[in-house]
Amino acid sequence: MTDDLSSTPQGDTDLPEVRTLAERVFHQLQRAIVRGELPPGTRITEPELSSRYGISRGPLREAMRRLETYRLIERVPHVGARVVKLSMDELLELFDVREALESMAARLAAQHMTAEEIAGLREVLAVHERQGDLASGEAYYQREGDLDFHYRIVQGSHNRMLMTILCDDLYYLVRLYRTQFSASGKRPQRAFVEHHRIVDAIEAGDAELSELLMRRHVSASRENVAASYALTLGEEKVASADTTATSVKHSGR
Amino acid sequence: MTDDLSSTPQGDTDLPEVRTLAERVFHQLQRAIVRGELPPGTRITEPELSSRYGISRGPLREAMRRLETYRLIERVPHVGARVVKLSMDELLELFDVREALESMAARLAAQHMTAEEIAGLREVLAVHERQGDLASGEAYYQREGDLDFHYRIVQGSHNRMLMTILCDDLYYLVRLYRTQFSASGKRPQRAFVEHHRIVDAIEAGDAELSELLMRRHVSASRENVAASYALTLGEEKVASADTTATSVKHSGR
DNA sequence: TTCCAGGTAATTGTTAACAATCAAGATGAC
DNA sequence: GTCATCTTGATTGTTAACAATTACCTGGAA
Repeated sequence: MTDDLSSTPQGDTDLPEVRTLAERVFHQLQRAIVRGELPPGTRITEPELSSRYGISRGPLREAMRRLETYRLIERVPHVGARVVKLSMDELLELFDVREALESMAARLAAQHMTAEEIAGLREVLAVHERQGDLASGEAYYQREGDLDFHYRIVQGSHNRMLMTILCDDLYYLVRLYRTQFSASGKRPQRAFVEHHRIVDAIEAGDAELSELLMRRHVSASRENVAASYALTLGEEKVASADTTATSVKHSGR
Repeated sequence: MTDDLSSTPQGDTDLPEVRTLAERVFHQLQRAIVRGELPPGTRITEPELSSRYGISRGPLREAMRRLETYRLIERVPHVGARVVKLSMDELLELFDVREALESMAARLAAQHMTAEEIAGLREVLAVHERQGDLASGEAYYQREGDLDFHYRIVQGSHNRMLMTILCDDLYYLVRLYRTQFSASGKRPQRAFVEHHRIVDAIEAGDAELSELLMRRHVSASRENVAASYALTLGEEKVASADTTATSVKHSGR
C-alpha cells in the first residue's frame, strides 16, 4: 500500500495526483498510447492488461473508461476496446475544431492575460528559437514546444471550460496524431514568425487581431498537413493531390 | 431481468442503445439531473443509488464516470460525487465556447449541408412559429426547439468531432443550465428572425455570413442571459448591474 | 468449394465481499 | 470553553468469482 510510490520507479514527471490504482494505470496507458507503444488498432483486452499492470479488472475498466473519454480508445459493448485508429479526415476535423476554439482562446487571452503570463509566453518563444538554432531541421522538441505555446495561450484565456476541452480532452489526441502521422511540418520559420505576431497582438490587448492571427495560424498548419499528406499518397499524383487538398476547404456543394 | 423494459415504463424516447445496465442507469440519472429531480449540489452516494436502481455498484460506478465526462457530476477520489453546481461565470464561459464552435459549425454547414437537411431545418423553424403563435410568451417547448435548431446545424457541418463535442459533451450541460437558471430569455421574436437569417445564409452557401450571423446570435443570447441575471441579483442595482453585464465583454486588463 | 449451423473458448458484464480511506462525533486535556 | 486526539461509522477503492454475450472454429450439407 505504502509502496505505491516505489512501484512507479522511473520519472513519472508531472503526475498530478495518483491517489488510486485506476489513475496510475490510466496515466501509464495514456503515455503508452501517445508514444506509439500501443499501436493504433491494437486490441485492448482486460485480462491481459490487468495481469500486466498487476491490478484487477475493476480499476482497469475505470482507467479504460477514462481513456475512452479522451478518445484514445474506442469501446463497443460486449465486444471490446481498441486503440483509436486515426484517419486524415478526422485529423482535418480536429484542425477545424482547434481553429474555432484556439482563435477564441487568443481573443480572450488578449483581454485577460496577465503580464506574468505574457512574459512566460515570450520565454517559451525564446527557448524555441535557441533550440531551433542548434537544429534547424528539428522535429520532436520543437513540436512539443509548439504545443506548449498553444497550451499557454489557452491557459491565458482564463476560461476554465475552454481549458478543459482543449488541454484535457484534445491535447493528447493532438500528440497522438503527431506521433502517428509523424508530421514534420517543415515550416518552422514561418510558424515562429506567426507565433511572435500573435504574442504581439495579445500584448497590445488587440482581441480581434489576436483572434484573426491565431485562426490563420491554425488554418495554415492544417493546409500544411493536408498538403504533405497528399504527397505521401502517390508521388505521381502530386498535382492532382494538391488541388484536392485545396478544394477540400472551398468545396461548395 | 427480462422485466427491464417494464421497469422503465413511460416514454423513454430516442434511447439509442441500452445493451448494458450501466448505460440504462446512465440515461436515467442523466434525465433526473437535467430535469432537476436531483438538485445541484446533491450528494451522490453509491450504495443508495445502487439499491434504488436495483443494480450493484459496479455498473453504477461506470454510469457515474460517464456522467462525470459530461460534466453533470463532479467526483473527488476517496470522498464522493455530487451533482454539479453551476455558477453564472461558468455559464458565460459555456457561451464563449458555444460561440466559437457553433459559428464554425455554421460555416461548415453552409459548405456541406444537403438540400434535405436544409429543408428539415426550415421545417423546424415552421414548427417553432406555429407554437410561438399559440403561446407568444412560451418558455419550455420553444427552448427545446431552439436547441433542436442549433443541433441540426451542428449535424449539418458533417464534422463528427464537432458533433461529438457540441451534441454529446455540451448538449446536456446546456439543458441543465436552462432548467437551473430557468432562462426565460424573453426575446423570442428577435431569435426567430436571427434563425431565419442564418438559414438563408446557409442555403445561399455563404460560409462567412453564416459564421458571422451565428456568432452574433450566440453572443446576443449570452448578453441577454447576463443582463437578465444581473436583474435578479438586486432590483435596486439595476443600472450598475447592466453596465457590469456589458463591460464583461469589453473588459480590457 | 462454399455456405450454414452448432459448439466451444474467451472476453465482457455483473455481483458480492473485503480493505482502505475519509468525515464526523465523542472524549479528554489545557 | 476551546482545541486536539481518538474512535466509530460510513463510503469509496479493490478484488475475485459468477453470468451472459460474442467470436471463432469445427463439422457437415448443398
